[in-house]
Amino acid sequence: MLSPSLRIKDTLSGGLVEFRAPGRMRMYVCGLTVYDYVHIGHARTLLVFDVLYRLIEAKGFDVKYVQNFTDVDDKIIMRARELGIEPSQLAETFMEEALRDFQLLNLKRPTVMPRATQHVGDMQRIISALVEGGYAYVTPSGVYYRVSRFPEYGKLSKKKPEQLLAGARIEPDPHKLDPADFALWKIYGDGPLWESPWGRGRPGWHIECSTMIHAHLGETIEIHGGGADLIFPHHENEIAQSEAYTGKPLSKVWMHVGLLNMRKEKMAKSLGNVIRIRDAISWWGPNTLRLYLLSSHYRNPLEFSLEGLKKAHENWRIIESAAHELLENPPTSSSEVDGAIDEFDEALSNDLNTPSAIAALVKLSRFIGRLAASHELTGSSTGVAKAFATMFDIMGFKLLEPGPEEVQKVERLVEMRTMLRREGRFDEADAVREKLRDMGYEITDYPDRSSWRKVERPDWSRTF
RNA sequence: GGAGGGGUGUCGGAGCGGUUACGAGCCCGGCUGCAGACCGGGUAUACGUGGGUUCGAGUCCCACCCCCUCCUCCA
Repeated sequence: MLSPSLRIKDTLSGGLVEFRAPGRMRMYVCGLTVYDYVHIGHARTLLVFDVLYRLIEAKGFDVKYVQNFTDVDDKIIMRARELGIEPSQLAETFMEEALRDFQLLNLKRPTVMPRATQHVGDMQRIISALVEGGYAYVTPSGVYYRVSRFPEYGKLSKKKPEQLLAGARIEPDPHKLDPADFALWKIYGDGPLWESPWGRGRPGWHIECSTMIHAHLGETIEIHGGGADLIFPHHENEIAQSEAYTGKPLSKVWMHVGLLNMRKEKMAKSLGNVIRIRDAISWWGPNTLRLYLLSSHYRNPLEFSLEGLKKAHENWRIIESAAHELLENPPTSSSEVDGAIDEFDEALSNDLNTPSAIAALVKLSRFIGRLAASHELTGSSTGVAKAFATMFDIMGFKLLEPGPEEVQKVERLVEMRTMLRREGRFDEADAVREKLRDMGYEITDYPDRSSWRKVERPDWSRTF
């Protein structure tokens, strides 16, 4: 049904790289540092890779998707200190909160979600090797990567080594031989500490990803991704470490998701312009939020707007309605049609063009709506239903499900309304309908019956 | 200052050498007890600015203007 290939744009080379199934697809995405709630800027990146994950699996690749948690870090330690709790406890708490949000977003669970603290030994082995190879040096304050030893340093972010110190924001550690060198291991007196050949301390940030990729996926992976703000220094440093260590390219493709802006600035906790995922979902609904964040191409910056969210919701209603129609009146004819899915597949296979893919899904949804309106859906092709289901699933949508205790209540109200209508007591019937709507249920009247559906009902009263 | 990504109709947002993107909005109509949802029809003379290449350019080339991100916290 889907074509076996796809092309992805690579930040490093600037060109498109083609992959063809069957084949291995090892994908690593830099995940979260768990010291606070996850916001919708993070959600954008995670959703992009979620769709990619679903797509390549549907295309028949042998996929292994690794997404890490950074659970030891200065921010975690500082935050924990403020709260008077153990850093590990803080990390644990926010990791659980993040996983809850991921579920609300209907993110398909990655194959492995390793944590930095589970790999400190592995990190030390790589650091030792880098020191032995002359790529790193030991000082009283820690172990540093010698950037000048890696001639290709700067190839990802297109930076020349000599301009790297120009904008340095912090005072370089006096033990560094070059301000551009970065820490692999830092020696500390307190906080969470690990023994090491170079003294008690903690790993640097970048080494964890190099290590976890090596441990879970191998020397060269197919896709490495993250937010655009990770290109430098994080991914640049990962390349330096990993490629010095293995002598092989770290990834065939580097994928970077454009940042979500809020009031012309990127959404960031330090700027105080964040919206938490769980708040966004409770206000606007998981599918509307997902559709909105995927309605612009992943590489473009996205300026948050309520207007855009409303448009996304209009499109979601069309899709949602088609999904319900298919559930209520499944097609039975066995003839096959596959026009829409080709358009969808073509869009996603061309550097994950989700806006075009959504357009294809909306178009198919309207087609289904048209069949339903003329009572021709049941007799139509099962191919239509199959194509719709495939597209719906790859986009990661999920219809809202009523709680089991709600079903009875809703059905009772629907029945009550039907009786009132039959008796011509329309004002009272309308009041019941209004009540159901407030509960998140929508009624569709047919000549012979009324059906009900749980639908997303965004709350637009919030302004930003 | 350096690097990267953008500027498309009323709005969101694709397209990147030659066909309607797709939605929303607005107008008319259908369905309906009425709404909602859904459906049909109509409505958009758009491509940051100035040059150039071409039979033909949002789509390629050259300048310029504006916006965002990154330049060691960052998805």
